[in-house]
Amino acid sequence: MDDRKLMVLRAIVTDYVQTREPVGSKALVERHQLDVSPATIRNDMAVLEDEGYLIQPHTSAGRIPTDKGYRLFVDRLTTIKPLSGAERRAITTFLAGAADIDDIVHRTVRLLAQLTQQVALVQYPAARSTTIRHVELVSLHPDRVLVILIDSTGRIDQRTLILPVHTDAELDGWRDRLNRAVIGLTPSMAGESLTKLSEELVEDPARASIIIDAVHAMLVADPSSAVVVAGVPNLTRYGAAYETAIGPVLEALEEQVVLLRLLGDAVAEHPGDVAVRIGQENPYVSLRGTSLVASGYGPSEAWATLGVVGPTYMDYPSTIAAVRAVARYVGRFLAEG
Amino acid sequence: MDDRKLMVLRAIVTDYVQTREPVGSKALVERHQLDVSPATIRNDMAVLEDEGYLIQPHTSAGRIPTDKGYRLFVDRLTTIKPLSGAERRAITTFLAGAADIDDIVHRTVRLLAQLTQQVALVQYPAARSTTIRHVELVSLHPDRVLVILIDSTGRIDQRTLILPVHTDAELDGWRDRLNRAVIGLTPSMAGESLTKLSEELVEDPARASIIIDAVHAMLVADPSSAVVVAGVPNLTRYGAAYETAIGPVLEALEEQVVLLRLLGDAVAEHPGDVAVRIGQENPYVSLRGTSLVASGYGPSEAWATLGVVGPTYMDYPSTIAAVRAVARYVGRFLAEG
DNA sequence: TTCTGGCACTCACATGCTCGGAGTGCCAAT
DNA sequence: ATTGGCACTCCGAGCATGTGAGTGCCAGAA
Repeated sequence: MDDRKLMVLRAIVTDYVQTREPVGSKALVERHQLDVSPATIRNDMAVLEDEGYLIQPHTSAGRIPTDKGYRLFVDRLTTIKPLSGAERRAITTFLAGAADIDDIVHRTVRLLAQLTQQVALVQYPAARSTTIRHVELVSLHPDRVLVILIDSTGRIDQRTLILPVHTDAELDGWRDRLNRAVIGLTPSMAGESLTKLSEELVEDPARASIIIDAVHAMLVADPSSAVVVAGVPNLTRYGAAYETAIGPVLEALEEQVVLLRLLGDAVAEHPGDVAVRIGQENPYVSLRGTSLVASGYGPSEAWATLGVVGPTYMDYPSTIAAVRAVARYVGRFLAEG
Repeated sequence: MDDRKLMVLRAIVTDYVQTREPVGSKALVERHQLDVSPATIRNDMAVLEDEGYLIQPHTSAGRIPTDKGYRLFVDRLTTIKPLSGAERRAITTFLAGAADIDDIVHRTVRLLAQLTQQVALVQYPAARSTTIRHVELVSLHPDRVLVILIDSTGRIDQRTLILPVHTDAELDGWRDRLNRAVIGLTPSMAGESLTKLSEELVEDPARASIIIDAVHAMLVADPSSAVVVAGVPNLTRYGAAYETAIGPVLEALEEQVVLLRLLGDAVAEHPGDVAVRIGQENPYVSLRGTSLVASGYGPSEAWATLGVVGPTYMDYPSTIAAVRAVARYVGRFLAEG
């Protein structure tokens, strides 16, 4: 791959991202310091098109990068654009006053949306290797009991169960019994401990199993790893052409499961760095035409993913820089915690 | 207001909602059983236009309803369309397996979006007149403590506070003290009780006030009344014309505060029934062109609002019916629950 | 070999035009 | 009060035209 051809591709990508119009040979030499004639560029562009990095929307039009072109651009041509001072400051001040994990996640997602001017996604940190801190039972109704589980990272899980005609005294008894059985244990150990507990209790085993099963289910359940979204209005910043394709993206954004897999898969391939999925590389057809820039963040015991979704013709250098910076900063923030 | 003119207005609204094209006199008499000639209808339409219920996009085009026209339609002409059997069944099955309040709210908002094919909003039930059930302190970190408040409706509120070098024993002591002070009290009474407690404690008052102030703040804080949104992709169902105006709506949907006021104001004016805000009636300029159909729901001690946002040319009879049905059903579900 | 200038060629797109048709307003007659 | 008739308006589809940006290719220069 010729050195100048790479220059040309880079120039085309940056110009196209800015103008969103096919870029021609003449405009290219004018806007960039390429010390050759348009004709030479034309030859290069023809080659790049043959190799699949560019396409022409129609004969006698300028070139547009293909997904493959963007991929090369991202892999080899990008000099990561450092954040501006204002942006750095925004990151630190934005998170400064965060109170709890909820607050951190919500602030982060809004921050990321604002920095990148795109749709931001932040997954809740999934607490691994936690221990159970407390079990609480609250009588909501003669027949309903709320079970609350608190772990050592401050995560709270809750579930309602149906327990006909219970008394406060009965709940008090269960609360003590459950707490003695699970406090300080990891979820899986707590599960075993509960199994043992249910075997010991012989009186009214049916009733006992209602409660124990519920707590057990909560222990083994996948910690609810929700994804928070912000910056959806930014989708309309990309002009009419993209707006007509907005529907599928909005649909994907409402599907938590899709988002989780999206982030998870992408980050899994690039552990420790920012992952980029461009257009067709994306496993979900409805996200053809969009790119994902994602990264893991957080300390190892509360690790999660975050990222940004936008059209393939996004400004990759800036976006990657922003995602990286936010991931690092939030990670440090969580670690200090 | 002439009886037939009302018929004409109704016919124009229903036709326009279906076709989204200006409706003319001839098409109108053909599609509806109006036993008069097009000329007569023309006269009526001219009058209706004079009175501000209709407008013509241009001189020789059919009429479309104005906001005022929709208003009259909604106020006087609507025979609420009863839900189909399938829809009734959807409502009951959708909510059947709901576990906790979180689950109920999320299922409700998705249900509403699906039934109305529009953007649905559901506010979390704000527990009024509750009593405090439990206060829990969890040490997250040598310097950080998580405070958790549980009330009698099962609502959970949490906040992190900074408490340098604390021990488990110290937290245990505080937990007992706090619980003795607030359990069973309403938030305002609990607040007073805490004030008294802080006066009694003389040893290390600075440290005491860190904890007590935090709990106090949580008690008086407006119960975090979040709004959950679903069905955003439905905004694209309304054709290209509406899609260009989608931006402002998306922005409003990201602003929790705006949504809360929107729902709250609308419902406040029509307590106990479905409220409709049409286009310009809406206080937020960015929601010009959209209508809101909202209703309160839930038992009095856990009352909240829900609703639907869509273009002014929505199908009001069906939407109103759906909102009403869902509000009633979820209300009953919460009351039983 | 690589680059360049020149040249013929190709489309998309804007402009200007016509024309049909849907829809109106008005009026005289019922 | 309603109706049929009629002249009028104006949108939008369809077509022809011209312009310009951009291309591919080739022969000659470096």
